Amino acid sequence: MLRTHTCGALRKSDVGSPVTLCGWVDSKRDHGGAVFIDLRDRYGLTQVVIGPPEANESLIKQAGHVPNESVILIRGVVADRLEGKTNAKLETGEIEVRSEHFEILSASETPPFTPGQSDLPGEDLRLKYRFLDLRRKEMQQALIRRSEIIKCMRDYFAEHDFIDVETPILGRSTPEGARDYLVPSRVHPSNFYALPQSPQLYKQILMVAGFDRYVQVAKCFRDEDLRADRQPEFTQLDLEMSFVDSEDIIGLIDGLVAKTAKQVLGKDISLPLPRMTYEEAMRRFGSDAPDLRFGLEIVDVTSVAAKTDFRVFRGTADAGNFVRGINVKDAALKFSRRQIDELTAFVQQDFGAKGLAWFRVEDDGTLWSPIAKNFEPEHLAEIKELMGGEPGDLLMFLADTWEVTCKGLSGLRKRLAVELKLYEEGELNCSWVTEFPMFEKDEEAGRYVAMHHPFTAPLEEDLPLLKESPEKCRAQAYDLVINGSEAGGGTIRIHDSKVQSQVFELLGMDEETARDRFGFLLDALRFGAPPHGGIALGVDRWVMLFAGLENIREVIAFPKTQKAADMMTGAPGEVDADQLNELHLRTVSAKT
RNA sequence: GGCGCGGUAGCUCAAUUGGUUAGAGCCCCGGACUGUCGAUCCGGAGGUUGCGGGUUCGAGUCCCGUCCGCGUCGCCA
Repeated sequence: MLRTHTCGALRKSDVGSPVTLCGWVDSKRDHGGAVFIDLRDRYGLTQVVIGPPEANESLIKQAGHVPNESVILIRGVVADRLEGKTNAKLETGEIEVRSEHFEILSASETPPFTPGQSDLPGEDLRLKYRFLDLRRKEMQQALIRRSEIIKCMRDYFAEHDFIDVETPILGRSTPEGARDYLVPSRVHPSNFYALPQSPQLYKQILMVAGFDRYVQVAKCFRDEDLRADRQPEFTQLDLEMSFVDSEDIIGLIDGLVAKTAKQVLGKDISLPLPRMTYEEAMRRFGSDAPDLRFGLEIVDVTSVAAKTDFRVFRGTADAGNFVRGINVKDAALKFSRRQIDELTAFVQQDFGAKGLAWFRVEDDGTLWSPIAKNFEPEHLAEIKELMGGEPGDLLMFLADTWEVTCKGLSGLRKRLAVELKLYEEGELNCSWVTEFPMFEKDEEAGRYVAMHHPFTAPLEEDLPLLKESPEKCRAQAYDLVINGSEAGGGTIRIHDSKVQSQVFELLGMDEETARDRFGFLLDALRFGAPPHGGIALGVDRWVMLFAGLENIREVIAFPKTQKAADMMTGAPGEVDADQLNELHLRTVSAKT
């Protein structure tokens, strides 16, 4: 090693020791007669003094001109800082290194930004110069935490007898689910591999093969539009077990959540984690990944709405739709008409709601609203009663289809919780949502599509519903939810080829198509398939949530932009005509 | 694809109703200074206001188009 210590290592007990340090020039303070350099590496910051008597004049002069972010090596002796000159902000703040030798290992040009600067540069710049951005303490901490979390997961599953098996990246496209990233084949003209959306089919095959407990940290790819918590290329902690039911998987992951929270954050989480069904989640929170850090529960007032003379409410109820609302406690005076108009526009534009009805609970307990005159006093009283309204509360309602009230009110909950700071920073609320429907209607295609994936087993008791009314059939599926974010999801799989064929049929896939696409799985299921199931955890999201961050890019070393581009490398980029020819591809003009 | 926010010096931002030569802090360059740790002081350099068009006597500011970044809806088995 060129160095004897890191920049975070030296303490008062080292005073007098000769040391050699390497690192980046974080900042320097040039006093002419002496120069102070803060030397940085990932372990910390150490103050180096280049001055007399150890250093001669030319060395001091040279030190004064070292550009920031240069990599330097210094040799010197650890010295106690003079009284009153210590720096409490630094771990190494009680000492400094008096340098007698100093050399520039690699000078830096003036960087577009420095890791220590207080104003964070724009994200495009951070992504373009990611190597500079990754020098920032926050980024280093996030990636270190990521490493810790993954290690924690690997240890946990190793302790539980899981076997790590790698599955292919070049696979076969399956039309279900997200859009695939495709890779053209050179040796098979007009044929394409697809990058895996998840190792789903392979891990099921591994169960049939008898591996019993499989785990993998798997890269997954989905070519869909991005969000703050979504990247086109992401990491799953993927696992599968044989001879298990939902309880086994949920219990296993409960243990992992508690262990990770303890090990990484020092937090105790009491087990078992709370659970609710999908039906309950939609009814009370309008979301299949409800944020349970705060209240704002949804209340259904359709029964009262049906009795009122207010046309919007009555008409909605008469049409078989719903009037549901939330009680924003103590918020009547916090929102101006203008702000409520803003919220109205929000639910209209983002969720297709027709409007937002609202009432203030007055000091005398009556409800006030521009629309209040359309209601009989006793109906207002009933609404207040149902909503648990107290003076000072603000009641907000959507009158619409079940779906729109769910989405709109869920959106309102999240937004209001942020604006009103309804939860503690650093809180980690983990829970399960279970009993998802097997299918949902695809309005465009006019058919059923699998809510999770087509290999999900129905609840035992719902098996008969598969024929009678598939939309009511519930699945043996479970999602792990952390702070309103889907942190993982899994299912018990179908291990009976007859049931599997039945599901394919329901999904509108004829036998031939099913054979063509999933023949290997159907075959496998006919040659002794153990009952099995598993789960995949979103590693990037875990890290983001455990680190209290709000953007997935902050926990990925080299993330992509919203348009799925890499600003540092320039990917995706054009390729040579030769390459295209070899792949039997021809590009079509981008603009039509 | 829709909606919204943003793009001005290397960086972070400012610039009144459209009005003179587009400013500040940091960074950078030169100089002074041995105790700083956001060093200080003096001096200096630095701009196609993302790009293209239009309106106007005059555009950073208004209009149209376009590119890029971010958020969000659709989408994400």
